[in-house]
Amino acid sequence: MTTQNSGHLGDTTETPARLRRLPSRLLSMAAAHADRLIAAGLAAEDARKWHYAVLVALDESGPASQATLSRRTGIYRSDLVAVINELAERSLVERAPDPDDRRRNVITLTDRGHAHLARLDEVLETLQNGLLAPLAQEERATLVTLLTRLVDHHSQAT
Amino acid sequence: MTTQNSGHLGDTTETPARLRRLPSRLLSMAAAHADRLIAAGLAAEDARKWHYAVLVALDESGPASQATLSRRTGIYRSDLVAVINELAERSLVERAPDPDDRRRNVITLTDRGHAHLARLDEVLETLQNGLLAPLAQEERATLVTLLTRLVDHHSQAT
DNA sequence: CACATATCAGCGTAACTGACATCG
DNA sequence: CCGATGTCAGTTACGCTGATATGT
Repeated sequence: MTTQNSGHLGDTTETPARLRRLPSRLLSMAAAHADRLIAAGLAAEDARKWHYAVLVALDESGPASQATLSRRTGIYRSDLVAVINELAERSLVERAPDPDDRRRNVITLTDRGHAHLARLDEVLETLQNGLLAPLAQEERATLVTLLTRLVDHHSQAT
Repeated sequence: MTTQNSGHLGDTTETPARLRRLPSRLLSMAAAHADRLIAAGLAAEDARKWHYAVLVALDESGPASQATLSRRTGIYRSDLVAVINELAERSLVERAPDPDDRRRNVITLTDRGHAHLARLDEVLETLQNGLLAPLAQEERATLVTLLTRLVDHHSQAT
């Protein structure tokens, strides 16, 4: 027989109840799973979640400098550089120096960027539904409400 | 005036609604915040969350090999090595070769480990309360239920 | 031989810090 | 001089893969 247990060791394979019930752990696991789902779905469109965040920010509030985009999306301005590079490579945004303030780059959504964003909106809608599949509609709303309260409460404390 | 906006740029600093409402994003942000809270609280006890996971696993199901602990906690076998090293350095666990199967190490909780775990249980209780502070008791239970459903559903699909 | 175990080395991403040159 | 901006370098942690030596 392969690898028989010697008997004096607890060989339980299940996660202890104390761990399973920890809210912080549940949050981590749910978030990790959500991230994998979203990342995989977006990768199929040659996109990542930061791409989406930037495109949405540009779409909702118009052209902006990288520093402004950083504030709108929560992406660090140092990391934003690479994201804008990728979006520009794909011709989804344009990066041009701001004539009125030569420190700045003005980032603008292109037509292709608009189209791509529309596509990503659809994809994300589907992905979110997949993620929340085990919950009824009302429960989904409840979850969103509770999470929003948590997030708001602690970003306010900042 | 410092850094005045030239006027043709949307300088809104707020996160777009489409992003704020995304369930996957809410999960990520809530989890990130939870992680910071827990990590900081445990650091004050010279511990990390994986320490707690291993100690709990040992406490609930008894001495085990590293492979078994990996299965119980979800920590990868390769990463577990370092965790056990840290716990052993602090004399919270003992690592001894298993005489009945010489591939294995038997990891055992020491008395200090037990005491430390008791302390961590208290600390975590407090931290979870802090994390869930913005929610009423009933809402906390609801959140845990919903998250558990999400996590279970997708770990079952594995 | 196939499989399990412990270990090490390494990768990709996310979140974050520090420094720097440029410009207002 | 102070502060904002874009950029680069680098750190830490995490989740995960691959290889290897040893043993069943």
